[in-house]
Amino acid sequence: MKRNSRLSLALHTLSHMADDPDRVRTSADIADHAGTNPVVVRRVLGRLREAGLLTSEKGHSGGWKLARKPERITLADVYLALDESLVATANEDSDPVCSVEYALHRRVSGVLREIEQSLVKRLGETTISEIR
Amino acid sequence: MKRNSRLSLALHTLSHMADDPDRVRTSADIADHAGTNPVVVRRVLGRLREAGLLTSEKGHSGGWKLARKPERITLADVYLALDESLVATANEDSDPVCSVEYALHRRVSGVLREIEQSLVKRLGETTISEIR
DNA sequence: ATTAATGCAACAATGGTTGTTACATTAAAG
DNA sequence: CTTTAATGTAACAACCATTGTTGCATTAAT
Repeated sequence: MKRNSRLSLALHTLSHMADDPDRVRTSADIADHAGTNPVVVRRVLGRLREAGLLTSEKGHSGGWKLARKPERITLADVYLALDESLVATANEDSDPVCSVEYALHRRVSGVLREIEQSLVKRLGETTISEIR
Repeated sequence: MKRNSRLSLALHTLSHMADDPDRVRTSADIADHAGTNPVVVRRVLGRLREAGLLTSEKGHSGGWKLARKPERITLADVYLALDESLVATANEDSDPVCSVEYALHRRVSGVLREIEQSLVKRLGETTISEIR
């Protein structure tokens, strides 16, 4: 696996789950299919659970399952759950050299945030059951 | 500087240049304003030059300048010049475990490519002179 | 000839991500 | 009640991309 693997892994897994929503899957199963490690899977799916997209059960015969119908989980849900922020840069805590420079900074950041928002909007138009 | 600094630095610089398109700026000047290093600036701006967005002159009184009017440089031009690929993952050269898995891989990749395209389309709707 | 710029290579430092091991906890199964 | 099989989590190593930095060749104006 390479870059952006969190989003890729998440979509991969969810899309797979959408094919048979009631089946419970272990992180080991999922890791096998995705070609990675169970701990990595739990790490990523843990975030999706925090966001209410998945449920997990501990103990014998435990595992992972969709928390709602696949038609009601959008790519935006996934993206936001992972807290990716692909476009917008984090806070730039560089010292504001001069006020003009600071204003320019703010303008650029504003544009990037705007772009990020339009990305999320686009992601909201597709559900995991529509991955074709 | 942190993550995504290439795109951020590029937009910052171009937006600044758009305010006075005929002025020639040195990488040292730009680096000062952006709070980074001249070599880093040359690295990033070099890509923009390759894409035909900027020109540079060597030697005494050389420097950087916009290659065309700021109204004719879109954020998509910048994004593509930097070869960012924020959304779409690079090729996943993992061994196709089984054919079903391979097909799923392709579907996910396809969706991500689609999202990436819509991002570029959105970026194409704003020019560097419109950074507000 | 001097000065001041880009171009580029090489390398260190940093930081984020992934992979891995280990172990505590939990719950079903026998 | 013991065993088995799962998640949850911490800790750490390995990897890799990015950034910062130094040094120097090249180029062009003065």
